[in-house]
Amino acid sequence: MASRRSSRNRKAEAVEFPLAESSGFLVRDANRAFQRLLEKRIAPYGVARGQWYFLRVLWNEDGLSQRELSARVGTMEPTTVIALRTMEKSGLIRRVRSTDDRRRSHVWLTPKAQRLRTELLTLARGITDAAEAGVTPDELAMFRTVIARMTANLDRIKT
Amino acid sequence: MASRRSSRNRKAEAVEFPLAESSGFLVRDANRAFQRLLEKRIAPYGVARGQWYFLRVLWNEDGLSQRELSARVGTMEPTTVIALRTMEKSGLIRRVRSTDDRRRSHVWLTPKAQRLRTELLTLARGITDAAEAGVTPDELAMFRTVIARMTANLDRIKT
DNA sequence: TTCCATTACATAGATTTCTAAGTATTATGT
DNA sequence: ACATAATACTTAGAAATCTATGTAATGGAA
Repeated sequence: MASRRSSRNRKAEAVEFPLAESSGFLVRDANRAFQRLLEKRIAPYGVARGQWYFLRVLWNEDGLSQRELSARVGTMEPTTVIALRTMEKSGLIRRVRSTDDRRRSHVWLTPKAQRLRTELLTLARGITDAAEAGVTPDELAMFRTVIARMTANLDRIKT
Repeated sequence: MASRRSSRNRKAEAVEFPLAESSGFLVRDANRAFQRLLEKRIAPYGVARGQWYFLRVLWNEDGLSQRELSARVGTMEPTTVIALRTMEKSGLIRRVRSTDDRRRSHVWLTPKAQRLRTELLTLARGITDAAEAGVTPDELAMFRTVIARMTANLDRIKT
């Protein structure tokens, strides 16, 4: 069987792109694995998945405006609004209008949320450690570099 | 200032876990970058993000049952039901009850969906190539190994 | 054969996320 | 000073995803 192909019959060639070679698919799978475990582990503390990343940021930088929070967490602003509304209802944060600029709302953790910090960060570290089992420090460093580069590459593309 | 700490005051120690060191956060960022670009690019073809992964699997293995599809794609069955309903409405698939076992529905691509295969796989490859720009083949191979290992590590954990 | 467990899919309701468009406040240019 | 633009947040509506539960068909054991 000749495997020679002319440009004439290119349309007949089967394009292949196995899922195992797709970085996007691999990243999606990993993301879901992380999220599913995280969700299970934080639920007993009354913290939902959508609230997690906001807590994560606020534990380091309390009192950010909603826009700053959106940027740090990487979500669109309406998503932030919805998450914060839930978090305010469940007593994790307060929103305080700025007196300087009354358009701005600053978000502050309640004592309840502050008390969760140590335990939940330790929990998060535990999940990460479990994920990284059997990965050498060198491999891990390279992994971080590569995935950050991919994100940056994609973020640069507008259309 | 002595930085010595006894076990007595461990609670006072500030637990830290910078986002840049969290594989989960890095994976989440990358996933969103992939999804956002993919969504933009496939929308002109009338294909939504939620439908993409089902097409991706069916282009390789047509006629799977819904349960098999869920397993391949990695979504829960209700998610599959919703995606397939939309896909059937927009003429991408047909669902055919098995005569052998009337509980089962097999999913078949329409000619319309089959015609999209080459163009959309090429498009997907383009996104992946863009993401992987500046990453060497060795780094890429290691990246795939590491992220697959993380997913497997996490999937093994039940609680 | 008949009952009960299993299997395959569907429904219900909640959550998280997006885009598009709206409202209130502040800054800027003439 | 006033009109216009920019900024900060909100609302509305759609889509994708999950858990929990329901329904119909099949299979197996007494």
